Amino acid sequence: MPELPEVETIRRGLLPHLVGRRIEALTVRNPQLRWPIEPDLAGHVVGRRILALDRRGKYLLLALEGGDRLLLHLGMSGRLRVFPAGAPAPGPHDHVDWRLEGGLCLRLNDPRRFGAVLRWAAAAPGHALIDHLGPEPFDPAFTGDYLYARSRGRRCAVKAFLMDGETVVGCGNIYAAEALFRAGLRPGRAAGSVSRPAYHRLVESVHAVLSAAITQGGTTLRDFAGAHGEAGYFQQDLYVYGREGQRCRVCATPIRSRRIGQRASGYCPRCQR
DNA sequence: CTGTTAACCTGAGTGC
DNA sequence: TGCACTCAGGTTAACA
Repeated sequence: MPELPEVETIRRGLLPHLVGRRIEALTVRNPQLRWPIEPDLAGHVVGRRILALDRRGKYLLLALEGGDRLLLHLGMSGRLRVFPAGAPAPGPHDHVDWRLEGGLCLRLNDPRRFGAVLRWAAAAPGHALIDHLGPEPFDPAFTGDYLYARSRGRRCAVKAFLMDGETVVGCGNIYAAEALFRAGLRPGRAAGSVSRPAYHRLVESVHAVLSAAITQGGTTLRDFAGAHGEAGYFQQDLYVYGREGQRCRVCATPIRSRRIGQRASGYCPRCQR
């Protein structure tokens, strides 16, 4: 479900409701996510105030009083919503509730349970899931020169290279495909064969696609929703993702798709080389 | 080191 | 209706 624009949409929606509020109770109905939720998570978070809500890649980071952080990931199907006092009764896949001051309820729903709720202890210098991540796409370090240098000698597909979190964070299957379209690059091209100018175009395309998607509140294909349940609208702006067989919106050539690393990868055979 | 594949899990959609 | 099958926004672990 969520790539960087969706996670950022959720972060912005949650921000005014969470920051500064104390966690009064934690209910874990099913701890079996990607990794099990630690048995005594409540003992570590209840009574603590939420000091900040940040994002690193597709992870949300809740900074708590006392220095611990909660690391939340939504996997493929996770949703986070905040309800005012009197939240609806929990339904299927409502695995975790945080009850906050004022009766607010932050609820994690995740049918496929690929998501995660992990504690990053104050004393730990880093976290294994965060430490090796590449730059944020809007970090000044994410440049065409960086991609060019990093890709030399690499034979993997440029799309897989772009989706690798150690290259850059936040580009999942939708936005990698869309950025490659805008840069005129075929997803199956060997990363090491892409020129420096093309990587400069790709960085600009990643910026353009991600910022447009954030502005639109993300992409709602089936079930993505923001912190209050609202849909995103970027799906109207997709050029290749999920458009196999339809005509290219630039040149009218039928969009094709092939599988790259287990993922469907749409492209225009005329616009992308 | 690089690259590919299977695995985690549920639900929706399709075709017979 | 029912069954079998494929596919889905992510990421890691286990391989060659």
